[in-house]
Amino acid sequence: MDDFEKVHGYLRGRGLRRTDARRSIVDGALRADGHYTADELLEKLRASGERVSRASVYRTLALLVEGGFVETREFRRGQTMFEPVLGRHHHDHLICTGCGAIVEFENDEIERLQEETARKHGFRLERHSLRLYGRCATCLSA
Amino acid sequence: MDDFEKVHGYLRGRGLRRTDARRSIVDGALRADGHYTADELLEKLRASGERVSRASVYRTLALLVEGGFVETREFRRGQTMFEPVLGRHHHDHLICTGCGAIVEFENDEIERLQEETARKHGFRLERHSLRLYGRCATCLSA
DNA sequence: TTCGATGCAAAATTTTTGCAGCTTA
DNA sequence: TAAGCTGCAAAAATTTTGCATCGAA
Repeated sequence: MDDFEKVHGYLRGRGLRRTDARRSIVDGALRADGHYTADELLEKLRASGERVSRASVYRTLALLVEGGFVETREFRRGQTMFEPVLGRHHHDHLICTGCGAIVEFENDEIERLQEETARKHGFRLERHSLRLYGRCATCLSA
Repeated sequence: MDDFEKVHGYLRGRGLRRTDARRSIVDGALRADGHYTADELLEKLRASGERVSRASVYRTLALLVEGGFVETREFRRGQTMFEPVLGRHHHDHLICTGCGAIVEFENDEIERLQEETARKHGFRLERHSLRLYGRCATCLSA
């Protein structure tokens, strides 16, 4: 079962319907590599000939986030970015404050310490958001 | 020199003026314990008789963030929260997805690994944002 | 046939900005 | 007096919602 089947299975299980708009938005949202805003996704879909509304893009992205297929990131204030995570490795982000470049990284030790910290405070950890801001090598040498 | 002197010194150094509105906003912004939105700060100031505009609250908070006296947090989408950090220990946050409780924590080992990670990718780390989301003990037992 | 879904436009939120008048240095 | 500041209201920018219509099951 591929990712798309999995998502549509999830939606069906919740009594939601398989429509053209939904299908193309899910497709675009999962297929995109990297991060995108709701508006960027809308533009991309329209550019490839899909006829969907902005409202449906927001509504469908919300469903995908709820289902855990897509995650939101707030790299910059007031602009939610989305990123597909289904079948991909969990990772966090380094953001360059100079050029805006975004680098993904994984660090199991940090993950472990987060778990430990949550437990120590009586929390059952569900998810986390870790962003490191700084200057990238290119900006530093410029 | 107390915190307020420090901030006003910083502002003076940048050729900015000491006005009534600025003084009361700086005061409210630094004195608040915990996190607040721009609007909450505005309400608090007005409740205590200060006559300031929403625009000035936003403008002054931006100055304080630039100066490193206040930091922004995005616990929930689309709502920037501010927190004074002058003279306080750096810390990160655990957020309960049930009741919204916010718990502060410090973990030097995580800090160290963040530095190391940034360096490994050629970044000079400037700041970071770490939020752990989960269920707190109270919500778990309810 | 019944609900859920869609598109559109209006509304809601949060933050920023233009501007005329006021204040500080 | 010059350069900042302020408040207000309008503008921006992003996301949500009401509603009539459409379409999937």
